[in-house]
Amino acid sequence: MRLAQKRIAGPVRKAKIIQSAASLFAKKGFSGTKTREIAQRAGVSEALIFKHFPSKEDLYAAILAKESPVPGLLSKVKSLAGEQKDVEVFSVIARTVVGGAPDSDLMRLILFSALENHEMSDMFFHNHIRVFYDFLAGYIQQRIDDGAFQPVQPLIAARAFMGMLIYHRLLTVLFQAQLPQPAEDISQTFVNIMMNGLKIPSPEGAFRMSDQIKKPRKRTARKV
Amino acid sequence: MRLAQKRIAGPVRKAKIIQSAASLFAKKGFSGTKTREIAQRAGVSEALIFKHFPSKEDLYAAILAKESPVPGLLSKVKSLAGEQKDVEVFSVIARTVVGGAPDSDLMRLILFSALENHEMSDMFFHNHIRVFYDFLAGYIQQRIDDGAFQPVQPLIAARAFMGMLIYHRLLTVLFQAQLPQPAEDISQTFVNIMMNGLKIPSPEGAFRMSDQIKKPRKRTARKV
DNA sequence: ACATGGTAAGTAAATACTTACTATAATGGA
DNA sequence: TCCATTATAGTAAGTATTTACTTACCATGT
Repeated sequence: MRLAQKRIAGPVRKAKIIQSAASLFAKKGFSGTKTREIAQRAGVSEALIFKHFPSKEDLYAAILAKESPVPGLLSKVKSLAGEQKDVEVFSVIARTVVGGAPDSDLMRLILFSALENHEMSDMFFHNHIRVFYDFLAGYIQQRIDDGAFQPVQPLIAARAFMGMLIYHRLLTVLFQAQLPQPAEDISQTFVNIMMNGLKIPSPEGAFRMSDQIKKPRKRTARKV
Repeated sequence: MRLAQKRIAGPVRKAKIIQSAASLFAKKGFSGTKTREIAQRAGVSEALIFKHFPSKEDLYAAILAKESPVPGLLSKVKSLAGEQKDVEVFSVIARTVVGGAPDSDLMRLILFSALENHEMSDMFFHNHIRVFYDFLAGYIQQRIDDGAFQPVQPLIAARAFMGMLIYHRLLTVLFQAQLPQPAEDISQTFVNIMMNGLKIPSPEGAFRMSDQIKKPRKRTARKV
């Protein structure tokens, strides 16, 4: 029974196979995806897959190796960073992630490749997520030096912020745990907490919990 | 060649099979784990697995169904919550997660089961992580009502905090991305940021970014 | 003697990949 | 312009191995 509707140029067909395979690898992982399924999804015979790729493993590697450029976003964030617009810097990153980038399939591929211990998973993760992470740590360090941020470890702070965003995406992608609020409200709440924290400052103004946390000795009751 | 060294009581052998299977399912996922490997890890024949479990799928379900009680931790947190010790409430949760609970295998099982779309993955996730999440949201709401916390959406704030912690664990479990600081410092930095934010407050004291974020209209330069 | 724990050997189906062939489009000479 | 040849796209049928699971029997404890 005829599978491919019409003969297509080799590179076009290869791209279609890659697209079909990526979708299935994202959904089921490497081990859970069968080459018969990839062929069916691509609308070709199984044998044709092996005309284009030496093995299933090579097809998978080709997918992870694909560049997925940050679409001009890092340069925009860097521009805002140059102007020290703290809220905007964090907001642009928050809107991007909470708004759905990387997309669901890419999120799932990153996770599956890491869990399945694929040798390229570190590189894959770096290309898509850690690029913001590293930039943020540098920016936070600069703002601490400027006296605008309290003196925390920049890498920990960057991880805290990316953690809010990525965890939110994980809950929606893996557990369909959407929140009823619009994405804009959610991202702004994350930025607000990151900038200001939950606590309403006491009238002493600049009193900071970091001093209290660092010195866990007993304190006498304080009169206010 | 003899596999089992000695005949063992059925329930003990069953527990050994479960333990071996859990370890492999955490490492390789359901599809990536073969029943021959489980048998080898457990030191028995493949046939014996099917004396205890009707199918591989049933063995997997038995693993996900296992209760893993939060070891008295939630009650401790609730006690602190009763005394409105904000920093301690968040700190105990932070130390627990940053310090390594749930453990690596459990983290990986939660993720694999979600990615592989197992029907019990929601329940599994709830038993191990969402229990703190729901409690936190309630506590944050209460503290907002008390006037101690700024008025944010409690579920978003709870997700923000759990996100810091869980993301940190993900990076260490999946990418071996340990930070050089001790776990105690890391968890305290997370709590500090959650309570106080990054920004050093301006001299106006109670001026809050949440007002600024909500109204993104242009502002004239302000003299200070 | 019986109950229970355990396995070697096997089955049927699934799986990644190969082979030998067919179908179709492009090319170049007449 | 036509047609034979060549290049390339594509598949049916197959192979060797893997996989989850079964069967018929053996070994051991009560």
